[in-house]
Amino acid sequence: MSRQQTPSIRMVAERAGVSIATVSNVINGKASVSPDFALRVRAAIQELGYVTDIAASRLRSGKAALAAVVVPDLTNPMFAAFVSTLEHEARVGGFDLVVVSARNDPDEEADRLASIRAWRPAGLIVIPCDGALATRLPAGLAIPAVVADRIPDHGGFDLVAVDNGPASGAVARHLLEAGMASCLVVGTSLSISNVRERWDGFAAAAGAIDAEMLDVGFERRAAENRLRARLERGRPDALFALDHMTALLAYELVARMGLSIPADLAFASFDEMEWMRLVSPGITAVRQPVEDMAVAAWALLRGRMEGREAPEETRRLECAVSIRGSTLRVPHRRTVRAG
Amino acid sequence: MSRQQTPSIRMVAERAGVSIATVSNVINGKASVSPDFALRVRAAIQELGYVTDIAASRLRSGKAALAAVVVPDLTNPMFAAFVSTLEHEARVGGFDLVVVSARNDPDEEADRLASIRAWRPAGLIVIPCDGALATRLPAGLAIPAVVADRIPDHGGFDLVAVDNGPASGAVARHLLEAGMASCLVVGTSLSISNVRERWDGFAAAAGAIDAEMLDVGFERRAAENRLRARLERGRPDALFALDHMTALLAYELVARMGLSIPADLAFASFDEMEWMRLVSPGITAVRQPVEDMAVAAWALLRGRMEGREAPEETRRLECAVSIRGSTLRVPHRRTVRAG
DNA sequence: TTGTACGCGTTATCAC
DNA sequence: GTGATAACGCGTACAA
Repeated sequence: MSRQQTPSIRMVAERAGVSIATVSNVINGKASVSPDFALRVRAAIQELGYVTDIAASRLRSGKAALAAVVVPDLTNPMFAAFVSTLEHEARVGGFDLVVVSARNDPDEEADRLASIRAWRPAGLIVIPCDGALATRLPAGLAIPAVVADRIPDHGGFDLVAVDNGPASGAVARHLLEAGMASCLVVGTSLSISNVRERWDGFAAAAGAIDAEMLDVGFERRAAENRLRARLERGRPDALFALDHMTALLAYELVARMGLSIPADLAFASFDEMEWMRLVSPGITAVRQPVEDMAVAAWALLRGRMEGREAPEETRRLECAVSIRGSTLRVPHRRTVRAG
Repeated sequence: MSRQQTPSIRMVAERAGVSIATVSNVINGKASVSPDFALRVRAAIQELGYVTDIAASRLRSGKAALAAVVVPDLTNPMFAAFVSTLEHEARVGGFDLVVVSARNDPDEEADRLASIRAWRPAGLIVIPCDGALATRLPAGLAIPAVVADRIPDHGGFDLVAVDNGPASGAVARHLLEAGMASCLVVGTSLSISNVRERWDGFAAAAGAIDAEMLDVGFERRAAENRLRARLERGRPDALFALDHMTALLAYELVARMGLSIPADLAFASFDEMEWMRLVSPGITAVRQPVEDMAVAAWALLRGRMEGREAPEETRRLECAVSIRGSTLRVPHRRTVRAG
């Protein structure tokens, strides 16, 4: 194990027998360099395995080619997909991406947002933990920021989110068609913009359905108790879970209570997960265009980083509803567009 | 939106009426600074929202509180959990973590490994795409590296992985006890160390079970066709999927072929996913200690970064098998330790 | 094509 | 003991 140090531009210059300025020119294709010199420089770079130090480069040039993304939780498949796509988009555009997870903790989010600034990224994409993002964003943030998925209480950002209301409305109409007379809608908290929009959209389209909202909070055990108590008090025709946690929780609880889907209770979820097409019957769920959301977020950020000065923009992406056996009396499959 | 620039240490110094050296000393707690000056500096930092530029800091001090992690695919829940834990460990230790996904593409992995060097991290943690990692690692990598989960063909790294063989053996013994006479073992490719070890461990403990290995490759459609062809040729008592992709694939295929679990075919998976306890019957699966793996990987890397010179170390973590209805004639639950 | 000042923060050296 | 001055790490950019 040779304890060699990482090569610097000086070592490359020395080895190629040229000045460091020439090496820099070859790397960045700036000034015209004679083919002979260019070849020698490239050879030296190869032999030494030289890679430009991004930090030093940025320090002098002032240009960053770096963006950062903060998500509430990397272990949530939706956010993971978001980050994965975003990373790809960024790299295609020649950018590096710093990925950070807040682990569902607003305090940790605040900490991360602060420490990210130490990297001097050129732009920032955030999926906030909750609506109070503005409280946690460093005061005089001098870089462009795009907020995705969840709408913060206070504006001033470009936004990308899915079309929560109409998608929820489509679910309501489907349940209506399927002959459901009552539906219990379950979400963690109406303080989350997504949950609020989804409930509003559902209620607006519910028509003859007797719709009831139950927010169970973020603490798993308490949430389960609340939901169980509600279901023991009287069973609705259908249950509609508005987010990741409540969907998992409700599905498990329903099974443990010995209720059969859809015979005893129809079941739908806003957050579509992989297993929902694997279980039997499959679970009706809203399919969110996560990849599109990442692409749109990157496009918006990129525009800002290139100096676009237009007023803040909000982009809403259309969802589709995957209808499966969990909400059908006679099991069969089809798909409808939302909105 | 004021287009203010990010504050530098100079602005802080000016505002506090001291030299930049004093500001630096206050921040890093180096030389003794009078309480009065320290207070003024801290106030200025607050007011300006100053955050030290990590890059510039590292450039001068030569010390980088930065590590990087490369995983094959962030959308795989196991890798996402690995990264999430790792990030937490790193931050607790005062380190930043650069997270990078290779999106299951060895070329992309090579690209990422190269570009990561531009950040001059102090350490590297890799879950490689395949065994040929060494081919893709920059030649004279001057920083400590830890490889996790998958064992590369060529050594020279600290390693952390789960105890694949014994865990697979435990599954074999369980199937034996459950009265299975034959088992089809399905994996993507024996070129992956995990798959190899798991198959070997299974075969070694299979005893009276007629065990057969089928590697179906990484291309989804072709894999499905191969597995279907094999199952149509004759049905084993049990099917054991050795990795994430084949578990999903096999479970779906079995359902589409109209086979019922466990009546027609018992089903087990090495990769335990969330939905495996949600479906009915639950799926018997090996539970891998992902979080422990991340913690161990960080501990090893940290040691190296602090200068530990001991020979390369391999750490194997014990798994547990969650036994569920998918492998039982009479459904009931229990858990056994592997190894 | 090259010399060199420069960007930022650290640290060794120096003055009070 | 306290604080300032200035050299320095790396790569870039402009003048020479």
